[in-house]
Amino acid sequence: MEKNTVLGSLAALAHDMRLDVFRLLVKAGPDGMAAGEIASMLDVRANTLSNNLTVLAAAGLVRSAREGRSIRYFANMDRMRALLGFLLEDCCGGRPEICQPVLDQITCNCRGCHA
Amino acid sequence: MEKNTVLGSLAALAHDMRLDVFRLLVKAGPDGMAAGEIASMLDVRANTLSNNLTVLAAAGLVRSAREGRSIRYFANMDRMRALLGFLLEDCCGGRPEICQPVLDQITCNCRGCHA
DNA sequence: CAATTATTTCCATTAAACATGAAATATGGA
DNA sequence: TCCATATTTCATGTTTAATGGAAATAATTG
Repeated sequence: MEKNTVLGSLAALAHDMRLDVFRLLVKAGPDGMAAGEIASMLDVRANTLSNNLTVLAAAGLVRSAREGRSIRYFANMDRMRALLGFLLEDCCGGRPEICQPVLDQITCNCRGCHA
Repeated sequence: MEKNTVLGSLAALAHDMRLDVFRLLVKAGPDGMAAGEIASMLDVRANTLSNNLTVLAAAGLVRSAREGRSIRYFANMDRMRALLGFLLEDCCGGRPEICQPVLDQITCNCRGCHA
């Protein structure tokens, strides 16, 4: 993953509303959510949300698809995975003795995951 | 990890020089690096670097310790681990079927790590 | 085609972040 | 104590990002 891509993803996520939006879309999973649904769920203005969705999309963290009158948004898990991979790579960065403890302690704590 | 803490960490890392600095400190490991070493290694001005080190420190991503005339900086791996944990948690967010593939594909690719 | 709903774009204003030069502080050595 | 080194702090000008109102675009329905 290129550094500028990483910077873009981090900057996109480093924002109160955008982090909420992204987390909501991750939770929504493959079904995604319409812009309007997101707006009412988070109780934010439509145009501000639209701007922030544009930022997230430009960063590659979400994608969109028109569905009738609505536009549905989806979290891009591949990008998320790549971002986490990059950050983890940094953690290790030539020093295996640092890497392993980090990986060992990171686990997924949702129901059903036993990583 | 609290949301504001996460936002602070993301914002701190979402900056060209700061990402470089943090990565350098991660690579340096427990030995850390003096501010001056960082500055000459990355070829940046001392005061700009100092400002950015302050930002990273405020975000909890690095810590510092005076050592004679120099001040030595260290990456805070606990914070990094917590950040990665939070982001991964988001990945899963109530949907185990999304979580596992993400974890499966994230590996440490430095020599010596077999996660 | 007019009306309605969903979302985006445009624009102006405000606020925040950034890099920089210059001055200040702290430490160690002559 | 005086000087050199290492780093930080301060003040400032500039750039960038965020917000929200109003208008525009797109799709559906009557």
